[in-house]
Parts: sequence; structure tokens; C-alpha cells
Amino acid sequence: MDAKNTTVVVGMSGGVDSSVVAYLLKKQGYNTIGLFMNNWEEKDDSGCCTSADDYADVRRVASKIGIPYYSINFAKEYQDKVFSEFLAEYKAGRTPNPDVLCNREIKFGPFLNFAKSIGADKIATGHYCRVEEKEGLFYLKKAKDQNKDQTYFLNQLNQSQLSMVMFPIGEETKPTIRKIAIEQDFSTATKKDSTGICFIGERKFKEFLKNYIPASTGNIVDKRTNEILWHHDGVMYYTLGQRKGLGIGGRNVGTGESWFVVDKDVKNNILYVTQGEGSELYSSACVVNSLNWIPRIPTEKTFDCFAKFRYRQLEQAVSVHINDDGSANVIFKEKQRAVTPGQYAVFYSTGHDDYNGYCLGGGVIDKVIF
RNA sequence: UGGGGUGUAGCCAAGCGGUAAGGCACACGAUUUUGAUUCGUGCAUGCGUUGGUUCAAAUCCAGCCACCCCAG
Repeated sequence: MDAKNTTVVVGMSGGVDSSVVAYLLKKQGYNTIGLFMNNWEEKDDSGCCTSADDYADVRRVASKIGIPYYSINFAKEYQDKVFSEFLAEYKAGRTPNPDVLCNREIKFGPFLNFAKSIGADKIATGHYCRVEEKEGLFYLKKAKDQNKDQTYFLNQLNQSQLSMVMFPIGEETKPTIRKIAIEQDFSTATKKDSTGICFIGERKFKEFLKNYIPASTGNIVDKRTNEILWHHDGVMYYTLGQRKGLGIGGRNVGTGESWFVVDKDVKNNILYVTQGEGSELYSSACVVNSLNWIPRIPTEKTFDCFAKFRYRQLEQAVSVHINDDGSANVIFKEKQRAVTPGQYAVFYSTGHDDYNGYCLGGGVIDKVIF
């Protein structure tokens, strides 16, 4: 690819990673354009509009590098394609992952289209992962920095989306990126990594959800004894495996260990818990739908691979069977803790000890089998 | 009313004369582009209350209060 004749639009968030991406591309000679997105127009918990600060950082960094930059607003698309689904899932008692959708529906949707419309040959983002082209197919490869690997969030990307993207920092490690940013004296160099839902940011989660999903008091019940232990303010505010926020204190029976959410009965508004790391927390298989396969549907209906059931979990050995309806049964070699409907099961060709593996795609966990 | 028992942080709970363990909950922080998990730190100048004994009392003694159980 001839860098000089290639226009790359970089999604700049105002963080270190995308700052360095823009810098590296420019340095390599690409015709580089920075594009900032503002997809959430509400103020944060402390009443600050963080996106304004982020855009200020984008301006500073882009100016320093010497590239043009723009800002665009996809708040409506975010609302329609990501946030509404997010709420619908929570209302159904599941635990969605909005950031996976955000990638598929926004960054690799309207953002990509807009980039094309202003002449982009490629887009680039600050994700820690790699894309590899072999025989006309695009593979999503794990990041070299295993600790930061973000392929989990990109499991829903299709071939046409992957064909358009560059991940310039996938071959680097986070410390290296920080070092480059410091050397270049970017205002983002020592900025804390952003967390929380992409574009929405860190929130007191339950309070945030309460703005959209009304509270509904119900009982917290011991799954083993059926005893009512305490009360909750809405089953949808809790997720499986959760410990914090239950408010169940000491009791004169039991082991004195913490209590964890193990089941939710949305219809009857009951939150089931057990004390300690009990077997109720560990499942042996799950059914996954909304599957996307990278680079294409596996030729074998049944195969062994590795999987993560949530971000930052180490890859686990599993056996996958693709059903005729397109869903898949995933059988765990070892029991897994708190596998939760609504989250994504993401497949990998290698375990956690080999970062030269590929993300094979993934789908939404629909049912969990104990 | 008589007899017995118990009163230690929001909840459990050690301590049994020597200057308040621990767990759960909670708060904050670290980690984290979901939600969680995990990790770290904090959390009773005071042990129902009032007196007494003692160099020293949550611990011993007495009165009072509250709650529980058994009798009536």
C-alpha cells in the first residue's frame, strides 16, 4: 500500500492510544485525518461534559502532529442502534455489552461510512488488536500486548468492515504507546485510560440505569433454602456473579462468606443468591446466538477452540457445535464462573499463552447450562 | 409476677481483669473501553445503663433498663 496516496481517517477519542495512532500514521506518510465522535450528549455524574475536554485534547494533539481534524455527532445513531438495545436487554433481565454493539453499529457503521464519504481509503482506531489479510480473507488477530487485547469487543465485525481498518498499535504494548506519547509531549500522554461504557463514560451504574429503568422492589432469596434474606430495588440492576450492592450483612447461620447473585427471576422479580463460591455459580455449557464468524463460518460443525465469556477473562478451552439454525452450543472443558446471558462468548484459535492466535468471532450468550 | 438467659460497630461474632480479633455489609481507591469479579485501604476512645471494687474492668460486684425463653 502506497502511504502517500492513501487517506486514513483516525477515530480520535482524546485518549493516548488514538493520539499515538494518528502520530504513527502521519509519520509513516499516510494522508491522515483525525475524526472525533460525540455520541452522548449528557453530562457525567459530576455534571461535567467530558467530551468537550476530550475534543480539546484531540485538537491539541492533531495540531501538534499537523493533521486536519473534525468532530461529528452520531448521538441519534448511538441511541437507535446501541442504547435502545442496551435498555431492552436490561429490561429483559440480561446483561448486555453495549461496547461490542458500538463497534459494529457506530465505529464500523456511520463512522466508517462518513470516513469514506470524505475520501478515506482506510479508517484506523486505537484498539489493541491486529488484522491480517490472507488469500483475500481478513483475520482478526489478538494484540501483541495480551494484557490489553481488545478483540473481544470486535468479535462482531464482518469482512467488509475488517477490510477497511488499520490497527496500528496492535503490534505494540501499552507501555510503548505511553512512552511515544510522552516523547511527543502529547497532552494525552499521562491521561488515565478511559473506562465505562464507550462514549458514556464511568457512571455510578445503578443510579445511571435508574434513569431509564424504574426501580421495582422485590425479594432476595437464598437459592438453596428458598429463604427470603433481604430486598432489592430491581433485579435488572444486578448481574450474575455480582457481590457488591446486595446489602446482605452477617447472619447467625451460614459460613459468614459473601453472597453472590446466581439467578434472576424477572417475571416474579426475585433475585436469587447463594453464600460463598458455590456450585450454583459455575456452569458447564451455554447456547450462543447472533453469531458472527471471522473470517467465515467454520467448515466443521463441531470443533475445539478457546473462548472468553467476558472481557479480561483468560481464554478457556471449549468445544463448539454449530446448530442448523445458526446458533451454537458451547461446552466448557472446565466449569465457568458466572457466565451471563446477554454477554458475548468470543472464540479464539489459541489459549491465553499464545498471543499469535485469531479471534474466530463470537455471539450473544442466550442460555446457560449448569 | 416468679425462675432462667442475653445485651460488644449496620449485621453476625471473639474476648472471661491488663488497655476492643475476625467475618459480612458499607465507603473510597487500584484494576477495567460492558456489567461483574478480584485486590488495597478505611470503618467502636468504646463493649445496654448507673454506680462500686481494683494500679488497671467489656471482663468482678450491685441497682436499673431492654429483649428472649420457661412457668402462670
